Formats: sequence, C-alpha cells, structure tokens
Amino acid sequence: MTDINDPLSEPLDAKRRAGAAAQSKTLRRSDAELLAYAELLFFAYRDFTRDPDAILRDFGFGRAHHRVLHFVTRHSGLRVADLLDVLKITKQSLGRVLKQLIDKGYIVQRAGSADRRERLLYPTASGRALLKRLAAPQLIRLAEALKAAGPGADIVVRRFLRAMINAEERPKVSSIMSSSTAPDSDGNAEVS
Amino acid sequence: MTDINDPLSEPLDAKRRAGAAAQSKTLRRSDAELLAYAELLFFAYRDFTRDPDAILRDFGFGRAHHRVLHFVTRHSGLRVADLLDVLKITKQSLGRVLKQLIDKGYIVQRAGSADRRERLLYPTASGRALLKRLAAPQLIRLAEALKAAGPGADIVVRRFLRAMINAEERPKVSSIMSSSTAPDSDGNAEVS
DNA sequence: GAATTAAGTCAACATGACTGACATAAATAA
DNA sequence: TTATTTATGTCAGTCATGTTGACTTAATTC
Repeated sequence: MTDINDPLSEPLDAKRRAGAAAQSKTLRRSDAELLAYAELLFFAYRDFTRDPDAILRDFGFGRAHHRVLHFVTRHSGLRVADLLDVLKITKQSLGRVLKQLIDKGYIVQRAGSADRRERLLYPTASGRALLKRLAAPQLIRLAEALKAAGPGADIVVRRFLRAMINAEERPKVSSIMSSSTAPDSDGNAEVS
Repeated sequence: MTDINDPLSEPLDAKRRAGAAAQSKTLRRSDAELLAYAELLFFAYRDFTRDPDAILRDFGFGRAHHRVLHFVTRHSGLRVADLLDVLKITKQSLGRVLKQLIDKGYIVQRAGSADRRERLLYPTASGRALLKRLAAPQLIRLAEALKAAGPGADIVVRRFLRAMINAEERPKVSSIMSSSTAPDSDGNAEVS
C-alpha cells in the first residue's frame, strides 16, 4: 500500500494539498487507511441512531426531536439561540420540532429573568422520561464500545472526537458540555 | 459527579436495567459521563459532514450521493444489493440517487459475468475525481484528529468505532472493508 | 415450465432541512 | 422619548432523502 501522490486529474484541490503539507511533518497516513476511519464512523453513526429512531416512531417523532430533547434536558435552561447554534439548523427548522415537543408536553419555556425576550427551555417530567428511554440503548452501546476499545480508551476517544470538531467550535462545545444538568437532580424544572 | 441510580420515574426501562446488569461486572460508568460521548459523537459527525456537504451543493448533489459514490469507488464492482445492505435504505431511495449519478456520468454499471441480473457498479474517472474532492477535507480532519488523540489512537479508535456497530453487522462491515479498491490503481474501471 | 431473485420504476407520502419575508415584544441606543 | 436592534415566532414555498406498496422485466434456479 504505497503512498500515492498524483498531481493530475484534480483541478481544485488547494485545500487537500494544504492539508497534506500540514501533515507531512509527522507520520503520513495513506488516504486508503484514513478512509477506513470514515467508513467506520459512518457505520458507527448509522447504528448509533437506529435504536432511538425506532422508539421515536412510536411517538410520532423523528431524530430531530431526540436531538432537541437531549440538549434541552442535559443543558436545561438554554436559550433558543443556543440550541440553534448547537444544532446548526435554521430557526424555522427548529421551530416546528420544538413546537411539537412543547405542544405534547415534553418541553416547557420560561421567559429569561434578566432578559425577558429570551425563552429558556426546560424538559418536563415526561420529557426526561422519554429522553431516558431514547438514550438507554445508546448508553449501553457506548459503555460496551469503550470497554471493547480497551484501557485508556475513554481519554483517547474523547480526544479523538473533540479533535474531529471544527476548531472554532470547540470552545463552544466545551462550554455547553460543562454546563450539563445532572440527571433527575432538579425535579422541579417542569413549571406550568 | 456521583453515580446516580434512581429506580423511580421510569415505567419502561427493562432494556436499560439489562444493560446496567451487563455492565456491572466491570467499571461502571455513569450515565452523565456516557452521555458526553454521545454529544461528542454528534458534534464530530455534524462537522465531519459539513465540508463535503458544501461541495456537493455546487454539483446539485446531497449527502446521499456522497455515500453512494464513496462505496462504489472504494469497493468498486459491488452490487446494488450490497449497497442497499450497507446504506440500510430502500431500493427506491437508492434508485433516485444512483440514477442521477449514472446520468451525470459519475458511475457506470456492468452486468455481472456469473449472474447477468446483477448490476455491478463502478466509478468513472470523473466519479473518482469528485469523490477525491469530497473526501479531501475529511481525510485532513481524520489525520489531524488521530494525531491529536495521541499515540496508539489509531488502534483504540478503530476498536471503539467497530464496537459501536451492531454486533450482527460487524462481519459484513469487515468483509466489505477488506475488499477496498486501491485509489487510482485500476484506471480502467470506467467502461462505456 | 414454474418459481424465485436482482433490479428498476411509478405513485404517494413524511421528515427535516432550506430561503425569504414579516410580526411581536423587549432591550438598548440616540 | 423615540428609534433601532435583538430574540423569538410564524407563514409560505421548496428541496433532499427517507418511507410503503404495487408492479415490471430479465435472468437464474428449481
């Protein structure tokens, strides 16, 4: 498996060449080898989402609802704007999904105390219960995968996944992840 | 961050309890800790797909086209049925995307030599060129993430991602991954 | 010769993205 | 105080990509 560098057949590869140059100081991994990780990531993500997707169908929800419910539950009290920034979708797109979750009583909104324009989002008791059910198979999968990956996998995997995130997004990700709500600790988040 | 075990407030958690039992022999990871990996995986995948998605737009294609082109190029000569099994989508869903890729000259089909009902799929030269462009930012990202994850990350990450795949799918994944086409080696895959 | 299999197609529909325009209420600036 | 900006919500239309169900064609297998 030789290191292939064909300068032809590609008119617009400035980015790629820049990347190759950035890499060349250290261990040079072949494209074929790296593509294997891309495939594994695809398969892993494909199966990671399948269990909750099946459950969601019974509720008339989709994956988008799971994502919203997840971030609202785990980082309860976050603003709509925060959610948009995390999900990287448009307000209109979020709107529909969020509305359904609110209408069916899985999420509630409260006006911000400092800025009353803000709508802070909180899960209801049934919202937390639903999320728990959705997350359950994923938690099992993650625990088993970390175990299978061997000792020290937790740190390595965390570093790997973090580094896969756009550099400029990492501070925001760290910020939101540090403000995570303890599961079931604040039992009175569901206000009428 | 204490280990939270609340036996109440969840009527349908048989699966979760089973998972907890399966885990309990070894290191018990808290749900909160594990959920952090779920979030990282979401963020990683979100950003992993953003670069190629932007390029695809210029071609009037979507992520589905990238996936098809990827598997056809990297595992050229695979059957339509193989592709369906890999992608886990319906024939009709694949049909539309595949037809567009064929019509625009990125993929060609040849009847199988043993079984002439089979349509074996191959990339054209422009198909390979397009895939290269789509994969370029992902390869850079993967190489940098593996480097950032530290020594030994390649093996650990591979084991982790593999274990994230449904157990019954792993043999198939291994099988298809072992039959990967070397990039640019068989220059005459594009037959008229 | 009949049944099965691989692939393709037609039609209808759902989900979740998108753009663009506009409305409302609250905060902030002039 | 008035004007502007900001946070949110909403209407309308479009697109990509998934789904079900029914049916056809060609080739293989029983």
